[in-house]
Amino acid sequence: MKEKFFTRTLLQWADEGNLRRLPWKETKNPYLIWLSEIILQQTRVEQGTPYFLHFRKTWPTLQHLAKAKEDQVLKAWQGLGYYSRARRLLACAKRVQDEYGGRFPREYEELLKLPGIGPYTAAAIASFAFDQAVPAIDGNAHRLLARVFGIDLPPHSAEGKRAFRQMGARLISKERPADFNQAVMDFASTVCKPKPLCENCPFSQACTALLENRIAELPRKTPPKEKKKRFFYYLFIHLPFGKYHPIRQRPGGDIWQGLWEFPLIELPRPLKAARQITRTRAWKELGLPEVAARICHVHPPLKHLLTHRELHIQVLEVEAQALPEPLKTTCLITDTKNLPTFAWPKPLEKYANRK
DNA sequence: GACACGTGGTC
DNA sequence: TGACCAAGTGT
Repeated sequence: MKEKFFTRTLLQWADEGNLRRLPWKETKNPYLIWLSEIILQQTRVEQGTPYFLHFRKTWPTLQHLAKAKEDQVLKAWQGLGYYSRARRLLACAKRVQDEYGGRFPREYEELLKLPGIGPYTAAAIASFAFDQAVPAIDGNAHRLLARVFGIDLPPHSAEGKRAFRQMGARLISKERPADFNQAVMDFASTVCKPKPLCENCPFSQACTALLENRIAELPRKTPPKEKKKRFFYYLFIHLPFGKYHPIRQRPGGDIWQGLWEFPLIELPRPLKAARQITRTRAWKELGLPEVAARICHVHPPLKHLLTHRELHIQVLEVEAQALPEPLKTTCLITDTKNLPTFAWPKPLEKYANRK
């Protein structure tokens, strides 16, 4: 397929009213565009949108955000995942404030130097906010370009990155770079989806993947790496003098770094399996106090423990001997209504409100 | 280059 | 239920 045809057809598709109307598309404000791009990294639009609105309301400008405390930002990020994005968001805001006088740089290469801004995000900001003709190559672009032009390279390999970037650079409209980049993403996410709607596709007469019946093979996927499961058993310790519960801050070098959570025991396998070896030497080698077997119901989802009041009492009774050393020394006491940033996949309230 | 980093939706 | 994946970046 000719590049000119692709670009013209795609922009025509955009002009037919097919671009998605989203809160961060109504503006050329670099701060809001940057904010949306960070939030949307590896994140679905539906999931990220409420966070974007909340951030925009809480910190309407870069100057507001640059003055925020890290725990405030993490708290607002709670539930979104990839929390390093939140830290880099704040770090980037401070850098732009201090080193660029509060204005984002316009150049791709300059944007790339900022924390949390990689090749995709730098291109997105440069094009959406500053109309620079830099192709924004994300997962959507990989899918669309790989299929239409038959790019048979793993998108994340060095060779693949080069090929997609070069193709994007050849395709991008110099007159309408922002519309082009947006159209690539919106077309790929509404038509050229993982399971594409080829009958509605203006490229179907010329699409390499469709003509060669290779839709399923393009873009090339890297074999999924095996994910290790981990088994966390949280202790929701109910103290007698009010609605207070011990929590602690997670250490560095692991998931949920620096976030807050209930004290936990991590096991190498699900507790149900662990219980089967209760009487064996292996059980003792786990370093688990016997009481851990009794709190076997204390595990996520949290709704379990919130609805089993008696379990709290059991845990409390054995606390002195049962808890691992670090727990006894680092527990803080806090009201659950006033928690700092939490490591839970959802804000605590979402669990606590269940009955 | 491989890997870690989160969460929620889909089939 | 589990595998897959969705607007990537940093180490």
